Amino acid sequence: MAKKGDKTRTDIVDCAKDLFYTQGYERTSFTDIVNATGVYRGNIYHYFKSKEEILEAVIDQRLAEFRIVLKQWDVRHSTPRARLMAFVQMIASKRKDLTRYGCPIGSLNTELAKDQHDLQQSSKALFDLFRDWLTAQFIALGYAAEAESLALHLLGRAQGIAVIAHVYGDAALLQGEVSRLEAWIEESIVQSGLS
Amino acid sequence: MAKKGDKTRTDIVDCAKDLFYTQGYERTSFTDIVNATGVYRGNIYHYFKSKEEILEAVIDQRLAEFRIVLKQWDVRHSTPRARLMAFVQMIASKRKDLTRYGCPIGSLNTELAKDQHDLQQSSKALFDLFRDWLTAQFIALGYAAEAESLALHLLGRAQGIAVIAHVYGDAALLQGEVSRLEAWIEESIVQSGLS
DNA sequence: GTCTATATAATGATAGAC
DNA sequence: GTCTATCATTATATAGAC
Repeated sequence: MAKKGDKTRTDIVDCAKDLFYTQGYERTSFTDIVNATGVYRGNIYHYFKSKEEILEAVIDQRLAEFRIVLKQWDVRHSTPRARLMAFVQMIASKRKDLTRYGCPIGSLNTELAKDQHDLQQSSKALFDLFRDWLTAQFIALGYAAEAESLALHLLGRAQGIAVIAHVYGDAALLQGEVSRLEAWIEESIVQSGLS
Repeated sequence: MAKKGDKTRTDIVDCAKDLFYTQGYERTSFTDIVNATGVYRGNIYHYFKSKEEILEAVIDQRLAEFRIVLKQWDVRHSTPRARLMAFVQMIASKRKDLTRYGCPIGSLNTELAKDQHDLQQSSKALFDLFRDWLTAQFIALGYAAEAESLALHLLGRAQGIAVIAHVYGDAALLQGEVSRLEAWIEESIVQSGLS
């Protein structure tokens, strides 16, 4: 099923995803992508008509990957409590990359949202994905109208942890903040009366 | 006392500060600075030998400005509680810029910390400034060993709020998160036994 | 210290032979 | 679909007359 061109295309997206994350979108040049992939310059333009289009493909891939992760959590964990904890545990498990390069979603959005960048609309979808999933968990906890606000609070807490851990390159700091976040979730569950 | 050249230099730093904040450092070109200041190309190089050097001057100015703010808070507010509230209130009062361009400290650090950028060492000092001041407040509340951890927690919460409000361009969201943060400070003060 | 002209390298993007 | 050569533009940075 997988054609030849598909592999090249996938290689480009994989490499670009990594470079955009570790260096930032703006700082990553076309030449960087050429060198990292080994794909010839003109050839990349055969698959994507611009650097922006590569970024869109990268965002689409991240969206697809995260949708799979969320689906796995839904299958693996039956309670909203366990699902929220899975979200927080992801932060802990990714602590190495988070401290070195920041959050792949947050740092990209922060870069693109400057001065109404067009592409930010696409990258915002990554936040929407988690916001909606988290909202569903809080609704399951009985929060109803408050649910989205709690979801955004949790997302924000996660972002804050990533920013500070990134700036200070401190994984232990991240771990400590993750513990606080777990405690907050426990409190929220107690308050919901669904403990 | 203020010489002619000082004004030109100040103009360059002021404009660059604004551009780096609203557009990001990487996305801001030398030409952008030339156009915004009206200072001739070669003339800018008379004051700064590189774009990086302009950024260092911008960071130094931000440091100086924030030191003044912190000093004012020290004078104006006599209790650590009031000082911490002043910090949180700053977020609320800057909500318009924060939702449009993100946090000037956080977004700059996020950009520069990618892949060990040299300049991040300078921008990190902006975080250190607030971290140390906040730590002093928590020490005054009797937290001692925990103080720095609480300071970084508070800084992280502030960063998370800025990221989410920026991504969603939502000032009301920011306001709601600020309220949560105020509640958290109240709790911390109660727990410290110094209420 | 002011201003013009230009150097030099890098950028994203194309054209077109194979 | 592969590969080379190159375009046009923009980037940061300099040289040097005034």
